[in-house]
Amino acid sequence: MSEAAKPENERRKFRAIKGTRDILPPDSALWNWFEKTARSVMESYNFGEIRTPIFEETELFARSIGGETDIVAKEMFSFEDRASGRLAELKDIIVLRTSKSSAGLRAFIAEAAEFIELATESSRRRDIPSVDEEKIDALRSNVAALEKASHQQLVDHEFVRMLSNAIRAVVYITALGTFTTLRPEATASVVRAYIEHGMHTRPGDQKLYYVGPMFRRERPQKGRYRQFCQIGAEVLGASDAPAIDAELIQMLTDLLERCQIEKYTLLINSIGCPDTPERKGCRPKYVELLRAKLREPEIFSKLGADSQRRVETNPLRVMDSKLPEEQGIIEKLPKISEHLCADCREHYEELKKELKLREVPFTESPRLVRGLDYYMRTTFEITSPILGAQNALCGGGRYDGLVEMLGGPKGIKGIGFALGEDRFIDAIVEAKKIHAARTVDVFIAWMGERAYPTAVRLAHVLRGEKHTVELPPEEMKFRKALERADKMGARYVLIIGEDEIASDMLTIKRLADGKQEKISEEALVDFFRPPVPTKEGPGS
RNA sequence: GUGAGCGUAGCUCAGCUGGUAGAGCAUCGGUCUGUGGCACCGAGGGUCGCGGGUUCAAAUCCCGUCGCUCACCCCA
Repeated sequence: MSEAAKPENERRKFRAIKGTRDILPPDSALWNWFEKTARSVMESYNFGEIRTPIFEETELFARSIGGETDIVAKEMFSFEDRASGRLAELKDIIVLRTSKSSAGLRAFIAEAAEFIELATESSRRRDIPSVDEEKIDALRSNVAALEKASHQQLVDHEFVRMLSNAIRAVVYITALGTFTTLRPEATASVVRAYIEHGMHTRPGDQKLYYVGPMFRRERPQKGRYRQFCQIGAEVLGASDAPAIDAELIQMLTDLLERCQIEKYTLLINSIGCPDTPERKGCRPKYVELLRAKLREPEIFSKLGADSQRRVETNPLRVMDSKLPEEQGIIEKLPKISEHLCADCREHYEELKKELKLREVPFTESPRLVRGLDYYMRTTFEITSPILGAQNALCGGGRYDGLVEMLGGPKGIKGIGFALGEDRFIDAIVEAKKIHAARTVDVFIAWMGERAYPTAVRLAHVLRGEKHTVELPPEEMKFRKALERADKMGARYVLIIGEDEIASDMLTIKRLADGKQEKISEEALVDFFRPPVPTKEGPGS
């Protein structure tokens, strides 16, 4: 078959889906270094890793993050995790069937009837989420209309097409399984797992960290992807001591230091508490105060369209508007720090003391509010000036009510942060202090059939010593082998040719300065001990 | 969802007062069958994002569309 005759789909070029990307070597080495470093810092604070699924019931995120937030309302990757079996099979058949013949139409009617019957029954048995009665009734009457249709009507394509489409449409949107979502963040999953496994019965506060991909259907831009990697940590337990908050933040500044990122700002704020039986509810009171202020005509009229909308939907967010012309107005708005209840104010003051005790420099920002519903009291964010518009390296805060809200035990408090790994990597690259790269320790240049078995054997020996060894799969000319070793950035070349086999001595050449020496096979392992210095460490 | 900028080889780009493609780097081979980084020579690699229009003729002009990037929204 000639190239031109190939069907279109065979020549189609696939590419990574919008907002996703491939991390290739050598860049991936920096990611690995960073993850290793983050793990090491968090483990030094006695956090343990938790691994949760990357998809959960949609309801979990809707409840925790807040149904009104953009994340839940329009940015989640959700799908119906449908039941298998006859019902699901029918759904596919009905939705996809194109029936022109009368036999096809009769089959379609029979399938639709069976679908109605099975769906109603399964719904009653609670095998599937309850099916909407109205939908089923609509289906039933449409199917009945088709069944009762006169011969005249059945040859009327328009009539049949309309009814069939109506049936297909209803079947298509009928949920037969659980609505499932690719996680847009991990706190909800961690809290779910904490509750599910009764972790509150474990001794002390649970200090957990996670590393992994998150998914949000946003428009991609610098530092923002649809699949992005977050590293985060949560502390769950009975205590809400400000020292917990401070230590969590200190852990982050430790990590920044290890990554040699010097240009950053730590912003902190308290956003008060919600109105619950145990709490004073200083936030809702403040929100109303703020809203009232923003509604004043002389202020409202100066706000942009987005901020005007926020006055009703989420007045707090007016505070972090980026519009230059609104900055003057925002400066004069009442600050939440001046309207905290006594408990929240004390908690906030203690947090600041604890940070000072740890010598963590911070900036208070009355304008720092959080986007997710579950936050209360402490909020913080670390921004970097080198990242562009998406300048938040990490952010977090306290969420004392979340465990209970998701059905867990009463009185469990929580605080956590998440950092955007993609952005951290950008910041590390920008800071230019750390360069991680993979290197080849030993390149084995073998020449001739007689040398090959020795090369294979020694490659295995050296790999057993944890060295990175490149063994060419095919014989290469000597010059070529050296050139290849050089381009790979190999540190040493182990030369095994006719001369070496004849004399029973190996040749080792150091590429940096070209020095080489003869060595016996027995001495080879010792030559490379202690192990060649770290392959993926910070360089300078 | 909104707006702006940009799509030519694996990468960076030239060619754009219309005449059906070029450079550098990279890759592979050779000069060079036991000594790399250099040099020289050569090769492969592109339906100029895709579709339509104008024209004798379109990478070039016009329209549409898709993609990428950045910003807004929102958020890590």
